[in-house]
Amino acid sequence: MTAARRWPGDNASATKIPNRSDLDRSALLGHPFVVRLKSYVDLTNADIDAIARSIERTLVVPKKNSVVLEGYQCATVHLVKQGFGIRYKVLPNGKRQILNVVLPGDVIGLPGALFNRALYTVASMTVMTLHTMSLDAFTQMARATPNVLLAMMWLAEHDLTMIGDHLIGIGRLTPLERVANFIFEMWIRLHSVGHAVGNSIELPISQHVIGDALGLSAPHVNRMLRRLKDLGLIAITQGSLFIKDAEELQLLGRYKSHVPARISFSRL
Amino acid sequence: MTAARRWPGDNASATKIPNRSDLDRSALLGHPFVVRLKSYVDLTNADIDAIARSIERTLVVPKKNSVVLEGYQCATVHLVKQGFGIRYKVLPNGKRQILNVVLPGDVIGLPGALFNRALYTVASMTVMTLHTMSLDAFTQMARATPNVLLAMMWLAEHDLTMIGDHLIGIGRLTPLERVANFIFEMWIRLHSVGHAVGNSIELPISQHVIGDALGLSAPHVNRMLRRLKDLGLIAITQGSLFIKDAEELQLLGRYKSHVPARISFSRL
DNA sequence: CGCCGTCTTGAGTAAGTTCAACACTAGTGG
DNA sequence: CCACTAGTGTTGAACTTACTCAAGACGGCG
Repeated sequence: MTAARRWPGDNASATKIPNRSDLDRSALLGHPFVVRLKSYVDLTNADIDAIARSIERTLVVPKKNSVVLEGYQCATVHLVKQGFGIRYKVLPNGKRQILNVVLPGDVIGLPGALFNRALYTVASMTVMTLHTMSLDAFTQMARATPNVLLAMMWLAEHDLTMIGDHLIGIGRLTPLERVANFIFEMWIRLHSVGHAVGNSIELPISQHVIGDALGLSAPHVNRMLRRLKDLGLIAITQGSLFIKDAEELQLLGRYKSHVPARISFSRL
Repeated sequence: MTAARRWPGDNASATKIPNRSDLDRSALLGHPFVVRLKSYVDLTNADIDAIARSIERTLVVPKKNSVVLEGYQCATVHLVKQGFGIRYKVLPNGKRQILNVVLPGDVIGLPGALFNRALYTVASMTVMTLHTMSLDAFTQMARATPNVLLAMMWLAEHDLTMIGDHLIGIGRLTPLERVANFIFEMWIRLHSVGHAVGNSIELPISQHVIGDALGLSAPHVNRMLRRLKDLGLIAITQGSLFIKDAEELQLLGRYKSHVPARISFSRL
């Protein structure tokens, strides 16, 4: 971890490409964000329309660019349509900790919108397609459609559990277990939004980044990956990762999936 | 960390003392939970009445008892009125990771209510006074008073940032910094709900517990505490902790407070 | 072709764990 | 009232582990 190094995303000269958005309900139906919300609560067509109306524009962020910068004003909420990102923070001593990997269906900028400046930096790892919504539009939608607000709160709680599990991993798992856990989680999450085929996933993420996510040094991540390969659990070819023994990998990584409970106002 | 050890809170034979609750608005005004929500959004009297109506009973939990058990059904939301608790998880290898310390004003059981079983165990460290609300009552209140729902989402995001900071600490801070950070955070949080006098706080928490929170061994926590004492930053006498040099402690612990932004529907 | 980012490997070192033993305190039951 | 127990705080020594630093290989891209 070299302190002088410039992190990916530090080049704030991101050229963002704003478009007038012209989304209708049908365009949103396959959106990973809507898919995810629908897995939490039952959304009506009116709810989805409300989301569509609140979206102001579509943003395409080049790879290795920052989406939101820690400490800067942030009154925009971004819904991730495509691409990989990371949410991280750089400490005074130059070390970086990645809080979580941002995948399609995630929301960027919500905590930053509620506090009045962003708490963490979010940077793209690949090209990302985002749909943006101003904080005002978000709040307005929240008032009009409590269903969506409830789903958003659900989503916040889900994020909480993911960060909680991440915390547990860093605090009390061995490096080998952490790496196994990380790979398995990526696999599950990519599957849940339809971005994984079978046992194979694409991980456009350097070992250095994995290290910063898991609190390990890059060389050590390398050694642990090699160990997983030697154990016959995974195979790596050309940037894509193949899971050879999912069951054993899950066991080793102590991965436990959380079963969502569907709640809705209509139940009352 | 001995695997065979029984954690505080494992004695599930908690004798809980149910009372018919009879709370009105005035009784809630000084409640740390309401104080906290009001720091996020403007609550009307009607909002507070709605909270009061939703509370079903008052629960007094003896010290070192479990409030919710991981894996068990959990359709109740608890608002902490008094006392200390911890939210943790025990791993298959017998190690324990504490996610956060539960203080007055916190909510217990929300993620557990949204997933259909509790994800983590919450145990009391001291005697705790809780106000309980069924999940149904909570959802009903949420629909009727979007103001409160918005505040609850705010609270969820706030928890998210606290766990995020905890994650950063464990991942990338040195043990000494972690302990300094922990003490400072406790001080700030206790102050914010009026449970700290000046630079002195009561920490009814063993070093073993601190270790499980910070991912350290108990002996090492001890060494780090001694180091902080030797540095003249803190003093410990009889279970209460005195902060001698807050500024230096904050700096060492890399503690950064988050300034809340007040948002409300009425702004629209 | 040369460059840069990433992957890979090795050796030395600093760091924190583990294990074990003892002091001290408070609570408990005889 | 006292002995006993359990939990906690404290310290030391040996050991393991992962980091740091450094150097080289590989591969894509200008």
